[in-house]
Formats: sequence, C-alpha cells, structure tokens
Amino acid sequence: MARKTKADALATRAAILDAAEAVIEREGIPATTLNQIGREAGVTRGAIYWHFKDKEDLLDAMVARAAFPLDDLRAADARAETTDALDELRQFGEQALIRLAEDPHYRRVCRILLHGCVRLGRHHLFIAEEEAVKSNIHDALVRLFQKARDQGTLDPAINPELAAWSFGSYMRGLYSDWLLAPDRIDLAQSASAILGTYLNGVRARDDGNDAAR
Amino acid sequence: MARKTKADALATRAAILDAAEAVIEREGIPATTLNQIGREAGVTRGAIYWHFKDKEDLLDAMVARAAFPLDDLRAADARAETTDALDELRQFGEQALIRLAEDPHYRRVCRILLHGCVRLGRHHLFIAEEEAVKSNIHDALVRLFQKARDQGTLDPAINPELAAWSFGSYMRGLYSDWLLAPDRIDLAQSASAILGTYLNGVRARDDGNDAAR
DNA sequence: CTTTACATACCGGCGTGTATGTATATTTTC
DNA sequence: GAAAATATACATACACGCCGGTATGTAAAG
Repeated sequence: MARKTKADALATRAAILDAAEAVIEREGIPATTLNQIGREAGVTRGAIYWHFKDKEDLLDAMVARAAFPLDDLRAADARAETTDALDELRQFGEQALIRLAEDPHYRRVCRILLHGCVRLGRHHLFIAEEEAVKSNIHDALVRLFQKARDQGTLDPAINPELAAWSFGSYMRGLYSDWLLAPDRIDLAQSASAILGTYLNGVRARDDGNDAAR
Repeated sequence: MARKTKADALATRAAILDAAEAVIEREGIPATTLNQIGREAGVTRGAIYWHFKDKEDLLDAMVARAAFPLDDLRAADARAETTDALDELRQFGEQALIRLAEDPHYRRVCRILLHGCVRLGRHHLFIAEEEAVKSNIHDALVRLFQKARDQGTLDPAINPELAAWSFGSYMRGLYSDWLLAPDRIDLAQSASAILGTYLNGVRARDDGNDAAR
C-alpha cells in the first residue's frame, strides 16, 4: 500500500495501540516484540516506527490511553460532604469491580499494569505516571476515611491513613486475583458482598447508645 | 579456573540460584539473560549450563527453593479444631506479613512471583506448581472459615467460600502493594491492625444476646 | 587415567533501530 | 483546474548486537 488519508492514519495508530494491548496482555511487556504487535495490527514495523519513536514511546502512548476511575473516586469524595462516606466508598468499589468485570478494554490495561512486568527493568516512563495516579487514589481514600471518622461512622480505633492503605491493597488484591482466574467468581454479582465484608470491619459498632446523637 | 571440590560445586550452584533471584527481582523473568545471572554469580554461562539443563530448568529450580507458609496455614487450620478459627487466621496472617517484612529471601521470591511476569508467555512449568499451592491455600482458608461459622464467630450472612477468596485477595493485595513501596509502611508493626480491621468485618456481632451460650 | 566442573569459542536466530524505496494524498504553482 | 512539487504513510531491506544452545578445550579432583 501507500499513503492513506489522515483519518486512515489515525485508525492505523489506534490499531497499533489496540494490538499492543492485546499482545502485551498475553506475553507481558519484556517478551513482546514489535513484530508481533505489527502482525496483530496488520501492519509492518515500518508503520510502528512512523507513528512512534521507539518501543518505549509506544508503550507510553498505550498506557496514556487508559483512564483510571480516579474521577469517580474524587466525585465520591465530593459527594461524601453530605452523604455517608463509607457508603460512597462501597459504591465506588462496587462500580470499580463491576467495570473490571464488564469492560474488556479496562480489564486488559489492568492486567498489563498488574501482571505485565511494568515496573521491572527500565520502564521508568510510565511508572512515574502510574505512581502519581496511585498517590492521588491514596489521598482521596484518606480524605474519605477522614470524613467517615468525622461523621462518626468509622471505628475510632482505626487510623484513616492505615485504612486507606489497607482498602487500596484490598482492591488491588481483588483486581489481581480475579484477573488471574476470572471464571472462578462472578465478580459483578459478588462485588457488593465482597466490599460489604470489608467495610463492615471498619465501621463503628453502634452498641445501642449511639441512637441519641 | 578448573575443577573444584564437590562442596565448591554445590556452592556455585547455590550462587547461581541466588544470582538468578537477585537479577530476576530487578528485571523480571523475560528480560533476564543467562549472561547477567552468570555475571552476578561470578561465573560464565558454561557453569550455568553445567548445573542446569536450560533457562527453564534454572528458573524451575529457583522457584522450587521457595517455601510458602502453606504448612503454617495448615497448622493453624488444625489448631482451630479447639481454638478460635478467626483468631488463628489473624495470627497466621500476621506471621505471614511479618515474615514478608523481615525475611529478604522470602521477599525476593514473592516479588518475583507477584511482579516478575511469571505467568505470561510460556512459563508453564512452575505456574502449575504455584497454581497448586494457591489452590491448597484457598482450601485451607475455606476450612478455617467453615470452622469459624460452626463456632458461631463468623457473621452468618457471610459465605465461607467467598470469605476465603476475599481474604486471600486481601493478603495478595497487601503483599503486592507493600512490595512496590516497602518504605511507606512499617508492615511488621501494622500487621496486627491491618488484619484486625478485616477480620472485624467478618466476625459475628454479639448483640448482647449471645452471652447466654 | 578418567571424570568433573567449569571456561571459551562458535553458530543460528531474532529483535531493535535505521536507511531507503514508493505510491498516494495534499499543497503549490501557473 | 490541471500539472508539478512535496510531504505523508507506510513497506522493504539492511546493519548490528545480543541471546540461547552447543561443541570443544582444560585443569584439577578422584
């Protein structure tokens, strides 16, 4: 072939990124070759090198396309000014798990970031990006747990900072574990129960004498 | 050099395995070359190919050296015949986290298995092994939660099977998350609180009328 | 003298990056 | 508005290095 129209070129670029996702999901980043990506996308390495500086640049663009539900979390935090913070947290967590179960694109990117050898070797470019996202998530979680404490729904024995870390790890573990064996559990259906058991543990126990307030 | 004594040879073998751990921890499995391992171990690839059939064989031997605390979990399950199952679970979890924080060897292997691209590409050999361990862990957890249910300490609304899965994911998330940023939290010190918040959520609430039994 | 425990040398393959070819879209010129 | 010039969007070909595997050398242990 030869030169395509501008729209065609953009489609090619997107196809390359899609192919990269698919191949990397199977093989992991270090084992993925530009040949495989090209074959999957139906182009040669020439096309890849035209659209991207090098392999690193391609990976960077691929990760950049992934949108994490950070906005949802922030929205939940904002709503929690007037609503039950722990309830917002449960709803957010449920939504995240359901999205993982039902959005194949999101699932692929999560698999790559969790099991794709992202932070080994010298892939410093997007680990900085992901680190920032993680840090933002943690901050939002801390704020939510602080609101819960102020609302009196958080068990006073629990440190909001630690709770945020623990909750984040719980979600990461659920993501990671489920992605290894997606068929073992109907995640969308169990999401509510899974989140519930955890949040039960951090919620203050109203031992009768709390109804007065 | 030339031929060493039998003990020397064993030491060389161990050095190669140690080096493999160290390099793979940094680079991940697919990006690790036998040259790097040899350099790290102070030998050439010749030595590696003498002790191991090929790369896969070396990796297999490396993973085989790692002992997972499956026995501890089974012991906890056995003790739970006469003790509080949820308490056994908490103690086991704490021990596991503390070991992760304090045993560098265990830490390395966990990092490799969690972030080393183990199950991508064609490393079928030891994913079978790890799959079996995981399955055993899950079974032991289910038994423990069932005991807790029988003992009346488990919230009756919670399904033991789901709880086992959820608890396993929680631990995996804690491992995975902490290994990414070990300095952010003093794991050994927080272990108790971290486990406590979770197990609080699954424990039956004795709303007064449970003291009779 | 044979076996062991490696080191060294060699080979085929593959992957990255780059240089070059080329047909077409787009722009420029008249 | 058609032809010429040029930039675009790739495909093809090439150079280079490195990696895994194997074949061979070799000095000391047994």
